[in-house]
Amino acid sequence: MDRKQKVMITARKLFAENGFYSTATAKVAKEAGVSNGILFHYFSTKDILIQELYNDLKYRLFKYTADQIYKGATLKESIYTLWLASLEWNMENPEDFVFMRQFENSHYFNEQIYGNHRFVQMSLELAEKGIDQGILKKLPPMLLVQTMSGMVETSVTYLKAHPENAANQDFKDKLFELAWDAIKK
Amino acid sequence: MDRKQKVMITARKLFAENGFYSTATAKVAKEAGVSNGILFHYFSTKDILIQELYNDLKYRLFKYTADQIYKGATLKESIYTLWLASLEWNMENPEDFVFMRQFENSHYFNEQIYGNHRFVQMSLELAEKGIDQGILKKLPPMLLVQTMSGMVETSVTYLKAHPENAANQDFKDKLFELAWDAIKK
Amino acid sequence: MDRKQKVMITARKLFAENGFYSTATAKVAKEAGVSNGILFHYFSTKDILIQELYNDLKYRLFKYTADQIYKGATLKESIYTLWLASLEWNMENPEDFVFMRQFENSHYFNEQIYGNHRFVQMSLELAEKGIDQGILKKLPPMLLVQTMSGMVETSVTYLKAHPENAANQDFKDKLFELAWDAIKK
Amino acid sequence: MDRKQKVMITARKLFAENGFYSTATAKVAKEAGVSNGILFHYFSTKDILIQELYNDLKYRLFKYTADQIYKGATLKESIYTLWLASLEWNMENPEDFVFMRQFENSHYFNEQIYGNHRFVQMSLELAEKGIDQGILKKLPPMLLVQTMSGMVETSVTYLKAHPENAANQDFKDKLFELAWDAIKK
DNA sequence: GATGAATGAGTATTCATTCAT
DNA sequence: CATGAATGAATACTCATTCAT
Repeated sequence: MDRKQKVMITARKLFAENGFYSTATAKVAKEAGVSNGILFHYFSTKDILIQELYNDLKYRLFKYTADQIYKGATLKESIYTLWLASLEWNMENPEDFVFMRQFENSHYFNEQIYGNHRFVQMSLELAEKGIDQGILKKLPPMLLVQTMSGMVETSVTYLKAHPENAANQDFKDKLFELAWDAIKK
Repeated sequence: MDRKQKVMITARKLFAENGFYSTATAKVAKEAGVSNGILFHYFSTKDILIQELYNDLKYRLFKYTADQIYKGATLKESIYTLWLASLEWNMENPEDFVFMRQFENSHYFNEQIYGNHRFVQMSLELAEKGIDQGILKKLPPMLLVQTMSGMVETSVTYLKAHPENAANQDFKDKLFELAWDAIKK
Repeated sequence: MDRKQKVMITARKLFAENGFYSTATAKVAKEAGVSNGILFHYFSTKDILIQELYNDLKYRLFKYTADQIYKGATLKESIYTLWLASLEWNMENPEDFVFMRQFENSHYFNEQIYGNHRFVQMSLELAEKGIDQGILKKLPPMLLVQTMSGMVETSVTYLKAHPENAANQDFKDKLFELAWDAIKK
Repeated sequence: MDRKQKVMITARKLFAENGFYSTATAKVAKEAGVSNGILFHYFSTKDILIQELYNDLKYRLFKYTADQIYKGATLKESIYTLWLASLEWNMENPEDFVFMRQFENSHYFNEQIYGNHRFVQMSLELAEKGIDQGILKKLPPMLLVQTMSGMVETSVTYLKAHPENAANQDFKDKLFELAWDAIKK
């Protein structure tokens, strides 16, 4: 694995554990087993490292979820698939989940940045289709998307605090119902 | 106004503007017009200042919302009142909103801390009643509460990015519908 | 002696020995026997420390030389006194001499900054008088002042490289002749 | 042009603009369009690059000025020619002028190094002849040479701050008079 | 010769916290 | 209580130099 990769992986881990403000670049480099200076060869500032980490995260989430939606599915099926895949991805990548929430609640973030990611664009398309077909509430698509995202986050947070439910498919279906009832017409 | 108050008000403002990590205690003291040292007389560490700020925020939110729920109301009315009051409070106190999200997504925070606040306890009671009365979904009350809170946050975030809707009562009612449909049976 | 003084004295010494670029602020603080941080309490940046050092130097040179010019002197006597006092001050304050030359040949420096110092203003007044009285060449006063200063520097540099002449009053008189012949009509 | 040349030209430019301490070798290499590593193939350390730059400068100055002194000239004519050629060379090579002053006021420099350059040796010979012929003051030749050099520097500095005089031959003659009167018997 | 990634010691500056007054 | 000078560890970032390719 190359050094840039090593830095990203280590940074993600340490940032999730202690927050990016409390994690020194030197510590990232050391734990990644690379020299102090090379970090700045790949990421010219710490901020850029943070942003690249976020972009990468959103892209991996996109790949993971997009791969699971199959062509012939109904809209509800697609939304369910997207919801479930998101939930699972966040459960399986806890460092990403923590880092993402931190990032999205920091001054690095705004709706514009959010909208640039393919994951969000894909979600918006589904929302628009659902509105057109009269299945979803007639509201701004971005609002529906953010609602769904918020509910995934709430679900993940809840499952982490109550892990006894995490493997229970019935419970997950109820979690989806919460979200679906919110947006469906 | 006493010095402690001044510090809290200034800290809230600066923390919201630049995040608590990027705001030096010395800057808070200076902008509050008090000496560097006195800050640590009232708050023995910066962390304690941050936590007190959060506790205070949650208490003010509780007071503001609790005052508006009247005795004879139906459960849905009460929940609506709580939801609307929360939304308005967050819109009217943008520094608190930013600070709260930052805090709740930091390592300072967990569900235990969350559950200690009277605002949350009040919300839990409403949720439990709703479940008992068969009005709300039969799910853990804490999950319903977090769902509602998450939807308030989504709504506030959306209204801030699209302020043209902020004064529109119709739109707000639709926002409530999103939340209500999620939790209602 | 207070800490600010200690820092200035130590900085002057180390800057003269190794140049200001090669002298770390931490080294100045350490050798001055003060903490690392306090240096920046008194001088918000290293640059400001450097500039204050220069201003202070020019002011001490002014005081030292101005004190020696007596009222009743002829113009040539006054210029001689100024020249000799400058020479002696530079010989007796070798750290200042080295620091000054370094500063005046760095990007910190230009004619405007130069002209702001009372030492220079005093020199300009003498030059103007000399021109008016027809004793000095009819040239821009600033040019005459810079010529004199340049010749003092040349003299000091020469005496340092050939210290056997430093105590020789005859030789010093010849050095003054060089300078005087240049500017006299 | 070969790589070594490119490095020297770029280094001279950047060193003049920002000083050699503030100019990274990597920046020199980049702006010269060569690789980081090759710089150290030609100049084993940054210090050596700086010194070679100075030696080269002094040699170019020597060539430029020596070429203009013609055999049959009187001593005063030769000195005038040398003075004028030096002045012009410095005016036409502003990067060299800035770099030279910086170098000569740094710890890299001393009288010994100075005396090694052919430009200085040539100047010394003229000074010695002038003393022998009873035209110049009976003072150490090195002192006369440094006086002349100092006056050229003063003149160039003055002309740069007051460029309206730079093309005025009359003014230049007066500048020469300043210098000549200083050293002539 | 030529490249440019890699090293790691070094630097200015910041900041929570302490403490003499 | 109140001040603000003082501390010193911590941090992002730089840079001369090396070296595998």
